[in-house]
Amino acid sequence: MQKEIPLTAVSSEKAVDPSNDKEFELYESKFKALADKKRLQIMNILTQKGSMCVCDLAPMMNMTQSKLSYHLKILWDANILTKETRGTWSYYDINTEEINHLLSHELCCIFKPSCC
Amino acid sequence: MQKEIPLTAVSSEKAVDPSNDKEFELYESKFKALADKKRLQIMNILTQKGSMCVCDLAPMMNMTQSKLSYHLKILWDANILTKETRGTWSYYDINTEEINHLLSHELCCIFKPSCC
DNA sequence: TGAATTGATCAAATTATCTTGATATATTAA
DNA sequence: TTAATATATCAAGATAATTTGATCAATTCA
Repeated sequence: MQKEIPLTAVSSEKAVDPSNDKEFELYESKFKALADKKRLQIMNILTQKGSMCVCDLAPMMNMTQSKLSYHLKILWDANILTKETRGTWSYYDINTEEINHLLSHELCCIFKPSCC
Repeated sequence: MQKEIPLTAVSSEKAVDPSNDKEFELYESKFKALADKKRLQIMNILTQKGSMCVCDLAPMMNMTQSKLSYHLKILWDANILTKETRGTWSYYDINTEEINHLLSHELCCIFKPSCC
């Protein structure tokens, strides 16, 4: 039974192509952002209602401000949401371009404005 | 600052539509399966090489059998991989239909056989 | 100006996921 | 039939993600 050994010690035949490594890391982070029911609900609301500030989204999500900001940051960091600050308000919205790049047309219908 | 309260106590205006709840849970589980670099690498190898047994995949992934089986099960549970048992071997492969349903055409090129 | 609101962030507690080594069952090969 | 191989699964420990309540800075409103 083989133990894990450093990539450098593995023949080039056997090793996973390291050129894709950064790409996989990128998609890992994006799918991690999508891998949460609450965050999918946030996306769905923004898809239907459009740009929204935290204080309006919080009661719709039935979430405390702190928790909601935590989840919004994860989606924003993954470039799945855009954010626009006006005064003391932060308006978040779906980043349609990113969604289109990631998800199938079918899923776009759930998470992308004016798709279907 | 609003505390979280049970959905039943929230007006229908404010509450998240519960009819989508099961759907979001489903996608959550699928994106969770995708949200791991090692699992994306597994998918990429299967995309390129086609159906493969655990004992052939293990050295390519530079992973112990136990760990690899753990990750394969997660992908299989999410219906992202198919599994065919022949004797004592288990052959895993990409479930192209599911991948197409989830991911954009661009991503299919990375994770879907003969796409681009 | 002073009080209230908005939203980001922090630390601690909780919960979920991943890794590891061991074991068990089934099958194949000698 | 015995030994070796293939794979799944388990329990324990290690890591990572989430929740909670508090605090802070920057507005906005009265």
